[in-house]
Amino acid sequence: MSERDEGQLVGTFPSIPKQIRAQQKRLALLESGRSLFIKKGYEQTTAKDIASYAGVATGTFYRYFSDKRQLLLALLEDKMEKLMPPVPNWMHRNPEQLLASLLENYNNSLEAIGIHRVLPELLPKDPELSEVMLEARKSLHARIYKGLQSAKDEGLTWKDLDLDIVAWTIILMVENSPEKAEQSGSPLEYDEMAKVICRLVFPPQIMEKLCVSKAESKR
Amino acid sequence: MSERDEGQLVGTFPSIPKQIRAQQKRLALLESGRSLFIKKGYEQTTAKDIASYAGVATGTFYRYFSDKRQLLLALLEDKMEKLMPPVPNWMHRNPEQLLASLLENYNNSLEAIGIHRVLPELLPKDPELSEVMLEARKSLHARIYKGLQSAKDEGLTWKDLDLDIVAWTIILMVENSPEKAEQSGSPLEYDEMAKVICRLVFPPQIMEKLCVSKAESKR
Amino acid sequence: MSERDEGQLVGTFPSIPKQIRAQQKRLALLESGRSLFIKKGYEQTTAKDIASYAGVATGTFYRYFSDKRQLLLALLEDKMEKLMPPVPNWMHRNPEQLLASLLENYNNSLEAIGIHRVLPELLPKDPELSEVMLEARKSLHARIYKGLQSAKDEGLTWKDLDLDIVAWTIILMVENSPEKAEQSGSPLEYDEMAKVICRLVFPPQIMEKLCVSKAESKR
Amino acid sequence: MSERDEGQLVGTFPSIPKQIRAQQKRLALLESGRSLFIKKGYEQTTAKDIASYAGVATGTFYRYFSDKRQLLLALLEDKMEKLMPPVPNWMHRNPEQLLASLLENYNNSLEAIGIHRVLPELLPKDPELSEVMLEARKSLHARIYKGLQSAKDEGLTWKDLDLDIVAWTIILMVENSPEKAEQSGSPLEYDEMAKVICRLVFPPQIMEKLCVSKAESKR
DNA sequence: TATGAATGAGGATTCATTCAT
DNA sequence: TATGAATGAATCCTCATTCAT
Repeated sequence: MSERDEGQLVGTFPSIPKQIRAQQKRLALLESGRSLFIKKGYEQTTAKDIASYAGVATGTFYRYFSDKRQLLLALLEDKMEKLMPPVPNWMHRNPEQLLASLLENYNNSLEAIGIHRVLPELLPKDPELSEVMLEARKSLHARIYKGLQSAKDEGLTWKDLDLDIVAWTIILMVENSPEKAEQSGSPLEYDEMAKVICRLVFPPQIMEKLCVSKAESKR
Repeated sequence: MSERDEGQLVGTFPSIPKQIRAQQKRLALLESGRSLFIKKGYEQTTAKDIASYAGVATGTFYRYFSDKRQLLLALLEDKMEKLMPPVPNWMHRNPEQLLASLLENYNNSLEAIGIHRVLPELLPKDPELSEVMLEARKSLHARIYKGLQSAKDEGLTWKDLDLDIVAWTIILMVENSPEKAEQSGSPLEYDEMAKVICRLVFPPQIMEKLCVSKAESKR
Repeated sequence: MSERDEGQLVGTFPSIPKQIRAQQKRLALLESGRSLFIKKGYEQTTAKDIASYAGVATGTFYRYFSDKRQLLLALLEDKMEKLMPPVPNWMHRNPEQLLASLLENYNNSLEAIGIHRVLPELLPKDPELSEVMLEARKSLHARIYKGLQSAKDEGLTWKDLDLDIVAWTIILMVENSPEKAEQSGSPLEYDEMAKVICRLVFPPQIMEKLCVSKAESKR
Repeated sequence: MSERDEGQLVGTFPSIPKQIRAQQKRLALLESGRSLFIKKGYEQTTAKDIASYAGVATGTFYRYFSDKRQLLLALLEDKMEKLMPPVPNWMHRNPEQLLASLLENYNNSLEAIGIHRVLPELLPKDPELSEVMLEARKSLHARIYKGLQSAKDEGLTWKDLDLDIVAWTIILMVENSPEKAEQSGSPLEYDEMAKVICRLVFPPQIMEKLCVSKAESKR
């Protein structure tokens, strides 16, 4: 143990500041947990697995997290906020393009995190976690709902638009698109999805206008 | 339980024949497994749990199933076929009504089974199961696709209808509707969902025609 | 069940007398136990195995035997007596021939029984059984000892013959000869073994005399 | 236990280094297994038993051994080599003395190990183990055979000596002597056994010569 | 603070034995 | 008397968590 530092004389940093090293270890564990959860599922991943994949000892795991579950919650918290897309402004520009990029962005972040895959395994038995996720989803729903609401107020949408169901449909498509991509093998057709969503929201003639005007404004 | 015996009046059999009793026990275990899987998740449910919830001893479980996983597979096989809805014939009658009833039926069966909730927990670690489910989903997709295809061929749909994505969206809505109902607390709005789907598929003027003609034909 | 007897009219034996059938069942179980014990070892053999190999139901086993162990004891008792060879009379005839045939006989009975193979597994944990076996062995030892004793009294043996050790050596050879045969692959060389034993007991000149006189008496 | 530390005076290490402690634990488990196997038989001994008799928790057992069987194999490997006696050189000195001491040595090691008692229980169901033991026995046989062969080549033995059977008889005597001692209650008469064996191998006049010359050479 | 050996509760599974039919 | 399904205690083994170093 001591030899490791022998070469360090004057002028070298005696060590990376403790807090930072600890932080790195914590991150390593988080990342290790994330990737093992995704690879093997939550239950199949043991604390020991996570520790050794992160290159630390079992006991060290418990210095940073009280528990496997807590690591998962930390992962969620860490990443959740990044998953909140902005309220779309449907008048802003060509809505299909807008949606396509929103979809792509959201999907990328989601994929970057990936923990959504283990959630179904846990929700039934962990009401707190369930609550957390439900909140997140509600908040996402609210965001989309709000965007749709203003579009509807502007008279842009189908008159009888059921905001709730459409918002929910959009969320479904977004959340499940990674899986779809996997199964179909083809890269995601974000614009196809966007087209579908637009059709749900805007009558054809409005779509045309929106596109035209946006196209014009681009000039 | 008691209704089951209603038909038995005078001269009832002193005992239910062995095979039937065994079959009942098997079914009790299946049902017990199903309900515990849904309630507590697959991993959290032990063979002992399933047995005692079914009112039998641990060892009895192993007379009927080689293990927990096999019980799950039996559940799937037992029920899978019931989940295949007929290819919808869009010209048959008012498509919204058609869809609403299809949705309701499918949803009822799905709910009656309920195992779809434990699948996400298992798929990552059980490739065989994964395969089974993927096949089921593909077959469902194909069925819907086919229905849409004929509608498109008839010129009933949007000209640029992306059959694949729309079929997939419909599946998503169907599969997730139970969850939605739970979260919103309100009973499922099948007709709202049907309306949304119809909007994805049929241009408004066609919808009108379809509805009118069907309404007329009803007279 | 009932059809089985339908063909029986007047004059046929209504059934084999009950006691005899029961006895047959008992024997079937004994034989089944014996052969499974030999094949798979005592611990590895379950009561159920024994019953089904004997073609009866599990419960039936317990009508005839209180227990796996008791079946084994029954096997031992049943067969033990058959294992007691007569006290050899060394003056009777050519001792090598005498021994060779004794060895062969004993070995054949032992092999026919075969349970000696499971005993080592049980002796440590079953003092009663241990006792039984020890007695049997002592009795065998006594028998051989007695034969040697009279030979020694007649002045036929080495003067300093250690009866105990020689008797014991003989038992060892007898008991282990089946295994030896198995391993060497060759059929047992009973006469070689007999020759060795004779050398242990008789000085060469006596051997010669014995053989000569026996050979003469044969004329 | 305490003698082991005798050399440590002032400044003893506050703790035995990890590897050594682990090794000790492993040895404790081995010893515990050995003694329980002997006392209760292999099947009757559970991993839990072994662990608690060794003063550790159940789980610890599984850190050091993958299961009971592996512990047994380790015992065998650990000790097997110690059981290989040197090829006896019959001309070296008084053969009776030579044999007696060989017997005593071998017997002591065998006794110190003691696992030979559980083997019969396992051999039928564990072909690999069976193989290992068969090899060991063959090697022992070969060793004795070789010694006898050279003696025969020197013309020291009976002309018609059947090397195979005699070697086998010697092995039997050696392997079973502990049991004999137990049953007779008396300490082992190694010299009596040695005398018996010598009688199997050497004609009386040769024995005399050998003894005389050795006695002389001692002067 | 880091380590990883040790712990032991708890899940999966088997099987001797009972008992309703 | 025969059956074989049912029982549940007892085994094997894993893994979350602790703790001495």
